[in-house]
Amino acid sequence: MSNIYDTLNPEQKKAVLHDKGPLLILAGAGSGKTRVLTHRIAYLIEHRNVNPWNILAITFTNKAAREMRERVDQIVGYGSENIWVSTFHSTCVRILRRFIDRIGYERSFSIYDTDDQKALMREVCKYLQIDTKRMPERSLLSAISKAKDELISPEEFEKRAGGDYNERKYAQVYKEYQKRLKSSNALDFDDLIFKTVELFMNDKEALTYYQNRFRYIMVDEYQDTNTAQFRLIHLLASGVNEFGKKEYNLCVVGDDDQSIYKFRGANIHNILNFEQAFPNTKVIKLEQNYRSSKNILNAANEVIANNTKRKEKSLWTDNEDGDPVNYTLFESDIEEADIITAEIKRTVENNKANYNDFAILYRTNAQSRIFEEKLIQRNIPYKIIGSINFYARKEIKDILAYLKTIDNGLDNIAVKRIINVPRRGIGLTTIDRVNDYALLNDISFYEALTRAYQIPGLERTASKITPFVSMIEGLRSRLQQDSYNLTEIIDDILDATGYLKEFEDLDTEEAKDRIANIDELVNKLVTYVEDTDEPSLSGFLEEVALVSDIDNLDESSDHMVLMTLHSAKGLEFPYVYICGMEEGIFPSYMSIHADNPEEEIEEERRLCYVGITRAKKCLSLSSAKHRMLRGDIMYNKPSRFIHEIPRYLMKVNMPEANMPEINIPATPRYHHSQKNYKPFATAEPKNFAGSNMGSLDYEVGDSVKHIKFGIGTVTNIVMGGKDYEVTVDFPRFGTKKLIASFAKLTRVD
DNA sequence: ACGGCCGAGCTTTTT
DNA sequence: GCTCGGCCGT
Repeated sequence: MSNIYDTLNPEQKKAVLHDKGPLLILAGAGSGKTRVLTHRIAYLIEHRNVNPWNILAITFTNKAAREMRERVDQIVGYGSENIWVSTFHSTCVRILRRFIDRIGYERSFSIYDTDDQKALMREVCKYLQIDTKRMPERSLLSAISKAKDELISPEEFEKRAGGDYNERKYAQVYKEYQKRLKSSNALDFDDLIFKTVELFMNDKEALTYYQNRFRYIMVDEYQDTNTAQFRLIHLLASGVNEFGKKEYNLCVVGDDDQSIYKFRGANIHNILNFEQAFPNTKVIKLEQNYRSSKNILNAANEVIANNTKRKEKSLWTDNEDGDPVNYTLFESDIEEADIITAEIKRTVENNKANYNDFAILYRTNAQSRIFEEKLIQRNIPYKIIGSINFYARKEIKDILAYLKTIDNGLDNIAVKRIINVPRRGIGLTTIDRVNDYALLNDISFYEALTRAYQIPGLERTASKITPFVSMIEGLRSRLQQDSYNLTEIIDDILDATGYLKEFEDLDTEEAKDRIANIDELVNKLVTYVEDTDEPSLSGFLEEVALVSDIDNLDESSDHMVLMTLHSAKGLEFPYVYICGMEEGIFPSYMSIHADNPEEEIEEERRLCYVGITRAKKCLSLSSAKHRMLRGDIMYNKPSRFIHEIPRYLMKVNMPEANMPEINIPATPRYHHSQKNYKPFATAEPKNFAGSNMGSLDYEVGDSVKHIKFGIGTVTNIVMGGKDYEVTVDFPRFGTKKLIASFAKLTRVD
């Protein structure tokens, strides 16, 4: 009789059948770890009589959670809906929604995203008179985030600061920031973990409740956990069984070679020292890769072998050799984007693949722009993941701020965001006055608004505030009615505020985009209401706060995807292009020039390993001899990672379109400073007339049209530091020197 | 109060 | 190159 476990290889099987006690699965890329996790869950339920209710599976992204949920549902016969499959953050939110009142917050807390954090930090800095030139908000925020990742409280931070002036200032800011979060009844992302740990440390009852509930815990991507997350898991897994004994039924899956989130506080020691933290850990290595061709996997192995600090392992595969890894050195970033998109289009049109078989990966989001241009030109369907989160768009944030205001009047940042959106004639002076009054009387900003008439100095503007308050109250009371359909709330807000009207009157492309986005938000609300047992406004806001772009990756429609290497973790594609393989781009300038370059470069190399191992069938790497970055041209050497792949695994291609060579310095160097480096600003400016370098669609001798000067003749084109300087003779206005990107000249025939 | 303009800073990665 | 915040002028 065959069963589902027969399809597993011996190591996978060992992991699945492991009984009790801590289990560390070191799973190489593509070794079927999700399969092992889901089968293990099924095994526990079916053969060990574990109640599904007692199982918790934690992932990092909603997408991973959703996938695991689906697969668990497929193989677990009965009761799979009682298994908790969720991300760290949503797990914590669920716990906190139930128990956070025990540590002094209200259960209707808001979740602040990066934008909200920045807004709050600005207020804090203003209040504490911090010189944000010397201490930028973002470094304050990142220090606080780091502290929270390490479970360092404001008090502890202050203690550690000692006499150091800067550190004390940071401590003061951290304290005030936290105080204001609390009075807004809000948590930031890091708080979600931090406060859950705090809850468990302070409330035995809550801890015991969850320890009893989660008898079996699985953690995916364990190498990316930070100290707070480790602590959380440790607490949860330290429950005792019916004999009063700790079992540590904790199963973690990870790959130290794929640890790429150190900057976010991920602590590699969590995986490297797991066996010390949990005695009697059983360790199982999954080393057979089922995803990639031999050539691709070998390339990955060769690259990662250059790292020193890693658990020794060797991935192998039974798959075919496959094609060699492609490498192309392009002339420029433009050529790179142009030729790669052309190649993709050709492959699809020759019926060799679909668009959703392709991914373009890059180190930084900024690199997506040029690809996007070319994809539009070529009419290739695509989706860019992560450049701007849907929920970070202005119009969406505005609507969400209304929803938050209705849901949690304590959320000061939300109220302040929309108090004058759309314009109500309530300006900064008024807001400051209300704010002062709120602080003085220890009430929320919204509460202060309701007493507008009592606030000194607001005689005139109070009449503008009260309609706002009654509008919010009106929406609130409507929401409370039993017959109210939650899906209507956004429309009601739009009606009550006239928010849409502003855009409709504008009638520009941008306004249309924004309206479409708002429609999309309404769709998401409708979907939420339909898919949820007991839909609520807070429930919707929570879901919205915790999704990232990658979660919305839709595999059903035929488009290719573009994303950063980080976002690509956990995904796989038949065809993968990794672009911008250049020193200074990848590995990044920051890592090369860090205080501890060795360590930082190793992290970059792991990122490279992650990228390479996304590819199943065909991997193409590329670099450009020069590219535009922040308006400057940079010359970069091909990445060291290219040199780490042995020549016999690679096919080095020549770009098909041969652009004429232009003034490439003999030794390509990486140039960071924009100020000191002007590649073409020599004593004698080089004349590029006739060269096809760059993207001007006119050259010397052409007639061009200028918006103000009319039609004229181009007499010279010069490359300045950042831009083309074009000289044009206008019959009516004389000779003008114009900056190409600014003047927007168009060729006329 | 508000719109428009200018300069600074940014870009490494994100739940 | 872009975006955001601050400043200025109405």
